[in-house]
Amino acid sequence: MPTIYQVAERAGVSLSTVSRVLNGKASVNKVLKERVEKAVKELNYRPNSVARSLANNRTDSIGVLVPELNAPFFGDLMQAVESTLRSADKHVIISVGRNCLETEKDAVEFLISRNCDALIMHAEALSDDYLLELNQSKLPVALINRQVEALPDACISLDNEKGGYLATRHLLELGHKDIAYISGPNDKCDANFRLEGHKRALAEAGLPLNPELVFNGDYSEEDGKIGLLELMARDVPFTALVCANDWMASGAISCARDLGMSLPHDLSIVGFDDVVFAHHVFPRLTTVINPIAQMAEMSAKYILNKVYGQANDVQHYFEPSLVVRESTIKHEG
Amino acid sequence: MPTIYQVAERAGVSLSTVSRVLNGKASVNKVLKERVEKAVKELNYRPNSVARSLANNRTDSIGVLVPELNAPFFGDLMQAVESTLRSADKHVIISVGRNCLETEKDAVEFLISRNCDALIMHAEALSDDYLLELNQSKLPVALINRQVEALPDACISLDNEKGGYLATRHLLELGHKDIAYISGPNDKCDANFRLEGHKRALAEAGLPLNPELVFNGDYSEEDGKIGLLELMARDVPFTALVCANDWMASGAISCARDLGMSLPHDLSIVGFDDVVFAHHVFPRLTTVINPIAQMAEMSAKYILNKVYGQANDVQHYFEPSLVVRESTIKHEG
DNA sequence: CATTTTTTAGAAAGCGCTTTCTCATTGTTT
DNA sequence: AAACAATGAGAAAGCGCTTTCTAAAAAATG
Repeated sequence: MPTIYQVAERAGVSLSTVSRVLNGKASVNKVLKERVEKAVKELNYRPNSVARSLANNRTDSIGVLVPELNAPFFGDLMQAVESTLRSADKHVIISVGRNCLETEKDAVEFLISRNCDALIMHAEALSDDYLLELNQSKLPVALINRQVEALPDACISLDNEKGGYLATRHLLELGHKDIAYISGPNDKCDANFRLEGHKRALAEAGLPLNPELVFNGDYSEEDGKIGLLELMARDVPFTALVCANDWMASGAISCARDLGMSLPHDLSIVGFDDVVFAHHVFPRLTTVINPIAQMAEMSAKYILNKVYGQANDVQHYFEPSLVVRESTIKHEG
Repeated sequence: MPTIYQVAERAGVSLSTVSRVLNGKASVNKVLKERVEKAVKELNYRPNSVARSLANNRTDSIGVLVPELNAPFFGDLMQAVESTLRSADKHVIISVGRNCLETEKDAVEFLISRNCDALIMHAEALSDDYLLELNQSKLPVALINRQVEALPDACISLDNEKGGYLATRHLLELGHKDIAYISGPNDKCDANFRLEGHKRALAEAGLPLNPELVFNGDYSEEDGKIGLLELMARDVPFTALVCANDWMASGAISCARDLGMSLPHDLSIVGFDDVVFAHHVFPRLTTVINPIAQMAEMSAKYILNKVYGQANDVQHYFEPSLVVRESTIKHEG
């Protein structure tokens, strides 16, 4: 590997001049510049990024923390972040947090020890205070799917309330009146907002919320099954079901089928997120589209602005929308 | 951020001594050692990984190249690689190749410019020669799902032929005699091996291969649909279908349903890979399990051995197995 | 006890780059 | 043509660490 010295020697200039040509910050005599460029080409010189990082205290790397890598949702997120950052010649260091406080902290420590210039996180367990402190300790942070009061700029989030509202209103419009709801864990604010939206839609239609028709799940496929079973056991009739994410919807669907129900006639089901398999389930799932890829891209752009002086437009708040497929049908009655 | 100098000063020793304590390579007087450790703790000192990398010409980072991030298969791969490497305190730099020669080369260049210590790749477009050259140019490489003659050690691969064989034999055992096949692109050797396995199973059962029952797809969901349509148009009856991956199987399934067929009665379908949505489709897909997570883990361990002197057992060849779900059924006839 | 061998600590030289500081060269102004 | 301001190039310091080299102290040997 040639170094900047060899380039300087071959071009017959000092290494400062080579550096200037390479970085294009200061002006350099045209002749010398060409000589340097020639030497660079001839030696096939590539600057050593480590040395560069040491000298200018910047690694051009962004740490990304996600709960897991092998879920479609986070795959979409990663894909968007990687491609946005990559096209700005930054690189992504990934780290997984498994939705657990200890692991998330570890992961962040790890990324810090790697001298990342910034962090993009989908952190579920870390406290607001921790994130705040992190951001203040000189390490800029972008937060996906999270609202931290003290860091409004850093947050990129979805109007979950509206999503919940859209799901339920859709069912209402189809004539359903008895709508069950399987929610996400109530320590997650997105889950709470989605439920709020459901309530608002109901209220708007002048319908009361029957607590018997709400099951508190944990976003897992398994809890979709359990939830449906439990709801049916409560013996309050319902003709439609909103699930706070697609995994639970999928669980509910297969459970319903195992129960011998015919979908969507016996039960209309709406999911949330529109992950990749939403159209693989049968019947294809009507669901709320979570624009995670755009949100992820935005988080990357925010960092590009904040740390590398770019000037992208960044949108902090995203609106979900509904995609109607075959898992919901008009209520006849 | 405190530096090693401050630690040395506070401990009243030279920075060489601090370095020795930190790296534990040379022996250090117990008293001094304790003083250093105390100073480290008091200052909350963390070595600067960039400076360290520059000094010892090692970044503790491994570049990972995958075709895409937002597909379950590669999510599984990444997850396994990341966790294996992370527990050895190495970090993962990801880069996507989109299954395209140019992009893959770019991605590799990018990873090289980042001074990765090694590369783990699921490269589809890069030529054997290129990979060979890469590996020889001092940058160790691990190859997932690929067989490069000249680099037997670096390859971690699956017995695709056996997978194809298992799929077809399963159908044969269920009494099917007319078995169609939607293959992957024939410039990919895994696709070819899978097809070979299909042929062997047929031959073993004394059945001829009818070329009319083979459709050449490209692994996409869309080609699953197109393939089924095309096969049916050829008017050679078949009661079962093997698809060279789950995406095509899923496409075929929804197409069959759109055609009004009742699955699995009218058509038994087998997939390949067992990606996450294989049990979301309806009927749940009988498929060949591709142990991609284990393979990925193995590739990471191989690198850990090769570059960082660890001594893990590494297995280079993996066997697929069949998981029978509800998309296949006995042929009555 | 003198001498050799082994341990152990510090000084200093890198690793490959960026950047400030200095000074020479050119161009501009009166 | 003299005085000044720009401009551009090189020298050198520094980023924070590892590691070799050297030398002193400790231990082992005769």
